[in-house]
Amino acid sequence: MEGKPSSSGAPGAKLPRAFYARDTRDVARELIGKLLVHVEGGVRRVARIVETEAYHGPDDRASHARFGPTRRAAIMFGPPGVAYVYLIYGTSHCMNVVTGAEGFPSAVLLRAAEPVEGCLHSTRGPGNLCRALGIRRQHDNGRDLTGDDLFVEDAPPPGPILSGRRVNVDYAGPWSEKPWRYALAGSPWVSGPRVAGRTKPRRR
DNA sequence: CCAAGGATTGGC
DNA sequence: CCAATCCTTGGA
Repeated sequence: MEGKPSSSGAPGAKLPRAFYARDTRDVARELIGKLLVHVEGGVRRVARIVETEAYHGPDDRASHARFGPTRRAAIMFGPPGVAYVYLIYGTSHCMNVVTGAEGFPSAVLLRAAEPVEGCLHSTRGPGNLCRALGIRRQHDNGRDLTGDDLFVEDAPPPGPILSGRRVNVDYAGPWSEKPWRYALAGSPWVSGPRVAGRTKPRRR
């Protein structure tokens, strides 16, 4: 799970599994600007991703995988290119894309997007984004993102990308300080606190 | 089995 | 600031 170009090909093309089968943080950064598509009952709902967070590896104390492959988190240990959707606080659904090599628990939380087509609600915030696109745990958890119902389309490169601490993971101690939140600079659709700084050109 | 708490949101 | 609301997890 290394290297690989930033975009897989032509805008409008569905991202292939190989896109997801790389380092979580690279996938999180490169998902910015791409189009999340949910098709249900012939209705197409689309939003442009503007904010993500990486949850990376078995030692990441902020990750749902921190307790190992439990019933909920097992999907993070599975093959990449699959949706991980869970219910938080009994009120909001959150969608991730599973990344990295099978057996290495990692995923990218989709935190916010810009509405493009058919959105039912605000797409600002992870719970709102799912609600806007009709994505929910019982319906979409475990869904293969190379299928025709829920996937991400390639798109032209976005503007500058910022990175900073992840949101609401203070319980994770030092891991809460990892700069694994990514956002499109200047987008009014980015949720939560302001993102700290610009991403460094090539280092991590 | 039970208690605790959460990768959030919206209202006061 | 705080409660909603239910699923997940760890511990007794």
